[in-house]
Amino acid sequence: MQRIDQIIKSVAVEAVRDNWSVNIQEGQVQIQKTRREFEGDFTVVVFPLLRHSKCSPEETGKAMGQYMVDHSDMLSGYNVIKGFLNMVVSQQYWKELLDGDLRGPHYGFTPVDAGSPNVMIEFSSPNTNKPLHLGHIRNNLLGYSVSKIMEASGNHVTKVNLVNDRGIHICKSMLVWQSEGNGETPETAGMKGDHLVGKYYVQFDQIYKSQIEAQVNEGVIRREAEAKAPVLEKAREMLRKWEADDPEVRRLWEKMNSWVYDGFEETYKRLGVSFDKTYYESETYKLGKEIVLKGLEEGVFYKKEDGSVWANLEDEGLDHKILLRADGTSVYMTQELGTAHQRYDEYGFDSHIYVVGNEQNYHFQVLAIVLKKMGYMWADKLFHLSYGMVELPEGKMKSREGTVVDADDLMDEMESTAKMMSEELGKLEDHNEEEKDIIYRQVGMGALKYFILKVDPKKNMTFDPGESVDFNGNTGPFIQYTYARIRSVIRKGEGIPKSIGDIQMNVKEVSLIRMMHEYPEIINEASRTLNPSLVANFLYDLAKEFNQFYHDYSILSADNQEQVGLRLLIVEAIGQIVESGMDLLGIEVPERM
RNA sequence: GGACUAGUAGCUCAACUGGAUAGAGCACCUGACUACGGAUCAGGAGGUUGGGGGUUCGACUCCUCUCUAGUUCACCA
Repeated sequence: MQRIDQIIKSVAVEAVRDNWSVNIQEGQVQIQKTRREFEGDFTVVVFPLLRHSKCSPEETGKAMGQYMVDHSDMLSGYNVIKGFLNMVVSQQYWKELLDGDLRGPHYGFTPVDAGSPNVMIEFSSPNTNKPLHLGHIRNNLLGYSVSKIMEASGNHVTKVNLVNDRGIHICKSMLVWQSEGNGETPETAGMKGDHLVGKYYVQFDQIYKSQIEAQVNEGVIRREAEAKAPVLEKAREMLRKWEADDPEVRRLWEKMNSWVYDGFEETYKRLGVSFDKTYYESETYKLGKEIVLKGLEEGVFYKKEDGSVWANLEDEGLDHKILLRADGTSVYMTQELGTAHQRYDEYGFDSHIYVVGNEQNYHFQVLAIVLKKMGYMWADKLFHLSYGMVELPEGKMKSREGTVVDADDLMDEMESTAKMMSEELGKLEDHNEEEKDIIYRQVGMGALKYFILKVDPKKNMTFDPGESVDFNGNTGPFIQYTYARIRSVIRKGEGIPKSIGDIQMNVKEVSLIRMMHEYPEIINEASRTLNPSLVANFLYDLAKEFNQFYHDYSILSADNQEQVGLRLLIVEAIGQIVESGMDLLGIEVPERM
């Protein structure tokens, strides 16, 4: 069914042509939703058309409005206020939409087929030396939701994770475990593996700091003490052994990493995210070298006296960037060049999205420029979905100072809050414990996910663990509650014939259908701008509108059977959209709560 | 110092990318249940959109200057 805003645009073009003999493009017709306080569904802004009509805004609007109503069955009325032409869409159009597209299983989705664009999206990308925290949660939820949304808008999506499993950070944990751990394992400690490894990482930092202090007290300059702390030397030594494939170090490394992976797996599962493929940096970090050396050969990069390789980015207004260290080892950028190249070879993606925090904006800017300098035109297909930090009311999260919000703890807290709320209301008494736990989990996670995703990704957000995660108002549970209510009505209305009938719909009913009509555009816009918050806020508005309707009108005991049937159709359609929209955010909706 | 991003109600966030009187939630007052689920609904109060200039029919949105905060500026990933 053709979208009504499209119909209005094309009729408006005809109106301008037939009234003033001027041909304009549909893109020149400005159309928007009519504000609540005025009558109508869509508003044509007439100001830009005045130079064609050469008369007042009111006259122009009236001439167009009359023409449009006369020339389209889908438009039933108009009014003009201060240069805004408000068009009323016919009830017939809304009813056909309700009885047609809105009843389909995937309203608003664009099917994916062999010709669909190939999108690769990288997110999560954890280090293996410590557990995930709140910042990672934002990353994971964003990445997962964006991949769902892009899929819904007709892209073939591949989700990938890049695990940073090598480097000095993991050696630090390994070192302390070796000396202090007494063979402790996740089983003997009764801890998740990532937490256990994180514990030793923190211990390293404590030892490191005390060694520095001891040196400083003996009169050593702080800088020097920091660089030469014995424990850090040992960690470096371990990294060298790792690079040299020392069997003992490698075994330990594999063992401790596997603990971490088990821990991450659990956290991912709980968060409800998954990947199609996982890359490990230990397997890819050497790939970039070849590319850099090739670039050096071609004269795109240059070599300094000490042997290090650099790119000159001055013509782009940037500085010089190191690509290979003097000793020939790779840096972060080297590795990144390699993986990008490898992925393009393997998948030939039409676009590649990196979900990475905004502190790495510069890094990704440089990545694209360097690739382009080397003549890889697909550098234009790389996008950095840069998101803001999650701050706590006291300021930033700092792992060393212990002001992080641990991901697992937070999820525990959300679920127990959900449990408390629910027990107070006592609506689940006929459920067994297992069923209840599922619902607590859905609601607790729903609150957390919605809270994170409703905010525009690029903005920094503050998170108050004590207060700000609410279950009332603009929250996940509010939408879940609305869904549970809808399901309840539908269960009770089982067996009642549903049809559009030929009764007149009231403003709320029309308003609901009109909102649902926006859903496909919301999905596409969210996909285009990589912004799940559009979906989140849309669902909230829809839920709110439904609750008002629900309050003002009775569904099952409406005046007559025809009206009951119509309202059930509307309610059913809303339920489907809420369910599918929440799924795009990675949020489950419960039948009861 | 350069670059990038942001600044909207006491707090957390919107504003369809230049359109009508800048909207929600929380918190604070006031109301609404013999109900299809009150995790709801209605109302009140709360704003010089950081500040100054400019562009035009029209600016939270664009330009310019400025203030504030965050990130980053190279051999950590």
